[in-house]
Amino acid sequence: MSVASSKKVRVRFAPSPTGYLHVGGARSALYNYLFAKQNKGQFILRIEDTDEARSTDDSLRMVMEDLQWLGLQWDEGPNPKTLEDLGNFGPYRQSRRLDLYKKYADELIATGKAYYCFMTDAEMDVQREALLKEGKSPHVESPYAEWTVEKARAKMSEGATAVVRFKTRHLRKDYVFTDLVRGEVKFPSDMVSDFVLLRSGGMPVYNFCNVIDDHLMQISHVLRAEEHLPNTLRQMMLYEAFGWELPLFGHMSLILDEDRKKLSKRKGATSCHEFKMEGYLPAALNNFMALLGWSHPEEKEIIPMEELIEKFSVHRLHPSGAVFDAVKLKWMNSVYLRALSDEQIWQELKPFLDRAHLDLPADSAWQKKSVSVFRSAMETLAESVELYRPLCDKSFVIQPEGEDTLKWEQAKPVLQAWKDLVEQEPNEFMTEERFLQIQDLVKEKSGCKGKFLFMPMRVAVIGKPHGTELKILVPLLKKTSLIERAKICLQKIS
RNA sequence: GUUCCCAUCGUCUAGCGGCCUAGGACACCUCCCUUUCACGGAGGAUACAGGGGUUCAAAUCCCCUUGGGAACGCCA
Repeated sequence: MSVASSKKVRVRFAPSPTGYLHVGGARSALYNYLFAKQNKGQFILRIEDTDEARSTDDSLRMVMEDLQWLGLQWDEGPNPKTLEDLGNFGPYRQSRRLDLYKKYADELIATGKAYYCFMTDAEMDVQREALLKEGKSPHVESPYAEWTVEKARAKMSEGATAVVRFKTRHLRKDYVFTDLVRGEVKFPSDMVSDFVLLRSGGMPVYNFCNVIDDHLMQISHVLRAEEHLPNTLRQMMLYEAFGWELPLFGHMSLILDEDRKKLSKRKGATSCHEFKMEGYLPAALNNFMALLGWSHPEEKEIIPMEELIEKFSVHRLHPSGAVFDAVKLKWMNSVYLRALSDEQIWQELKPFLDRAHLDLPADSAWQKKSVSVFRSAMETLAESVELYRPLCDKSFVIQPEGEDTLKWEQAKPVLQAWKDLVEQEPNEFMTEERFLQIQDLVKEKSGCKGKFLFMPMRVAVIGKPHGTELKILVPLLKKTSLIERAKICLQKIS
């Protein structure tokens, strides 16, 4: 099977804007983007917004924002700011191409390849159930298929509403095409019945717009998810009816949830936006998605974007569904995170810390130092919030388990010794070594050791007896903060 | 129900007839490092769905069974 097309490479990602970008869609976009870049072709963003009930401009902006966050910039499509068309094959929003679809539908009606159908939902339901009972496919068999256009128009002039259906009953043969990832696929024509082209309101339907747009936009390769495989038959029928050349199709595997069902919005994080908010790096998400159904020729796992573009190949697309393993994504994110410098990590972290209203020192030396001690403890940016929270004075509160610890008779001498020693410190911050020395001094002065030493001290610093090591936390806290916290605890005791 | 697609460790996968007593990655287990954890390092356990063929030789090709998924819409 050959990927080579006589046409120059033009691929598209065609989402319907109904919310944030889903990871399934994001992966489709990624693969199309990689393929376009590798072949010096065009990556087109086309908006399939013919479902008026669900499509909104807000959603469109969200999808574009997610795409841009991932770095998958399109060569043609709506301008992300103004929504105006960018490119010579527009409009790129199907809702702006309605006249075009109408024109082609009229052409099919005129040549007898499509017809007006007046069936009601109730009539179709009856038919469907009857067929299902007989063990047949629940196909519509419209009695209006052989009506003349004149007769139909007359009925419409009396106020009847009609959909336009494509006539399939004469097409008795197998439709065969070579899928880029699955090889030869054969569909019997009776797999579908007369399908709708134009809804009663005149709005076109997916399978119809898709064919017209892919043809008019000179799309060379259609790389889309496997759920569209059965649609290919309808589309082939349409290409045939118009006498147009077929693009090359490649249907990639579905992304599944842990129950091996198509990943749906109902379960866990499935949109790019959610991953962004949870603190995943776009590079990590891209890398991870690329590996869901595709593999590097040398089995590499950590693959930067440039290499993805260079090594991507439809031949290495895996045909079976892939379960979305959030744990592995997290690991991959940690790899990308740890590859960053302390400064870079701080920059990434800052929005998360700000959003959690943690006010931390603005001093860059402190920031770098804090990242250097926490960097190996987090896998996502959002996890940094709980790591940094104990460092923020405002969030210091004595937890219930901390209060229990303060009731111990050893608590008072430990805290008193700790506060006195810290007060004698000359510097704003103490080093880890100095802290360890002071800890020994506290032990000496209070006569307490083991958990009776460590736990009260920890409460004096973070408000609870368990948590991050003190030798890491204390050097990041100002002397004044340490004293203030110790005082709060001491007050609690007396 | 019908049609189509799919089938290697728990998960993502390598494998395109001999290099496979099946390799890598995540997760898991053990040990080392670390006076906790994490990071890091060294090991370990775990898979060709089943049955028939074809072949000197099958995880790889063919058929059947089973299992899973998707589609069958005036959603895309």
